Amino acid sequence: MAGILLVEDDLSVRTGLELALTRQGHSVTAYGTGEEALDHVRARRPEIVILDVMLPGIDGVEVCRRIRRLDSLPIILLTARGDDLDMVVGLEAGADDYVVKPVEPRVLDARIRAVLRRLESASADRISFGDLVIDRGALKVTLANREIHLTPTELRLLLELVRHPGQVLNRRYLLRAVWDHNHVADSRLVDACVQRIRAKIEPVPAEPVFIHTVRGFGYRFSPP
Amino acid sequence: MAGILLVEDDLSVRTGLELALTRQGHSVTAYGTGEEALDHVRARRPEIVILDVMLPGIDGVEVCRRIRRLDSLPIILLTARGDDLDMVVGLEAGADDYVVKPVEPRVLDARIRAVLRRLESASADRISFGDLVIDRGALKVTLANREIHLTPTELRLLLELVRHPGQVLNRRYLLRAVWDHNHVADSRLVDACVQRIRAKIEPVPAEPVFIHTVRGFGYRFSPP
DNA sequence: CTTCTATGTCACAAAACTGTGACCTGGCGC
DNA sequence: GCGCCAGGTCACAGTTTTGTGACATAGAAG
Repeated sequence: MAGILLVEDDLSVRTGLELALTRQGHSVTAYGTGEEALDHVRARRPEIVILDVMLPGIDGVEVCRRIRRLDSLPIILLTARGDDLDMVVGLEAGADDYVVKPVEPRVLDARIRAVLRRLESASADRISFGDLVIDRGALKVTLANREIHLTPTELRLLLELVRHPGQVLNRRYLLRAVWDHNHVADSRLVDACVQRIRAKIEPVPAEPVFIHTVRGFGYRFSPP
Repeated sequence: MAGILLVEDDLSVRTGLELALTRQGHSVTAYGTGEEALDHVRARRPEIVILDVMLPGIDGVEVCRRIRRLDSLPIILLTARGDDLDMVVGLEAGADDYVVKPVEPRVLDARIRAVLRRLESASADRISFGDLVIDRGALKVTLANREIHLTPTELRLLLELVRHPGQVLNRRYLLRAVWDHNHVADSRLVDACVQRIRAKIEPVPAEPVFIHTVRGFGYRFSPP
């Protein structure tokens, strides 16, 4: 685990949490002020930031806003007050979660893991539909663990279809989205491209499992 | 806004929240049992699910797990108890947030918006570095709103560099990651590709703003 | 069954992409 | 300042990709 940045001005709370989180297997760096925290974020990139709202100098909510401007790091706000308004302001500032002190280390740990898990699954670079895995980070597609080579246009078309699972997309839309063609040219372009994709990813191209033809309307991607 | 699925067995709480959320501009569908909720998730795809933990029949946490198995919809758990253990279990089950009843509608609304905003920004298909925007959904790159055409190899290399911002990546690593070349062939391949990318995205290719050369080591992508 | 139309299939030429090797340049140690 | 070497630049040919038009086929309507 890369590193938690803990920002809390109360020394006893800080060392207490630092110790507890370290015990839970996290690697923790702790600071007492917002300025130090911002420097740390700029220099290294912590995996997650736990930020007290009440800080000397720049307050936690403001630090949160500034971090947001730098990066989309997950941020958990920590507050002594149970004030609802506070919470609304904090979440509006871009915090990912909001925990009220005193907090049980076990609970904080659960929330940290929840935020990280959530982010990980949301920003996952790969989408899979049964045997078909589309790795958007590496721009690679695999079918049953065998790598499939798709050309750029084919990949773009597949991604466009996959982006709207279950939806029927018509040819004109696809021409605009994938080819930037505005003219409503009646051509076999989309069909030919779909055919090429099917030839590569469909076990039996004549009975497509992924890309379905909807006669008179267009194509629909739906997982098997 | 597409639709909130509210699951709560207590009729008065349910209608109260339904009314309040509707007033806040959401479109709400409400059910009293987990079974109905699961059916609803399967049939329509709500944008977010708000789920009471105490439900007759299948309890909320279990419903949460089952929804997770179907889809990665955002889920907010709602509980009458303030029990910490409950919360840990809920978050482990894959909930995105956890709110204790009685809850102020304004607060619930804030959390709903926070969860949605978070997910939206996390799954955002575009990363931007100053003027440079990489849209990974459409596989397009724009510089100051002008579209830049990158070839597949160039895009792959750029994505690989961008994936490790601030890190120096050496040629061997890049050859393996982008070209699948295992042989440590000393070639101008990476250099040539970097040059082509620079020619397209750097205002002054001789003084790169995005892709920096680190003599003797490799290349580093760092936002301006 | 017949006809009509939307879609599937295919081959091919034009266009784009890619890797390579040759040569140039500029930073660095001496 | 000199020489060395990592990296920059470039042109080109081999390869891949792409759009097109012609033709085949299958589903729907009558």
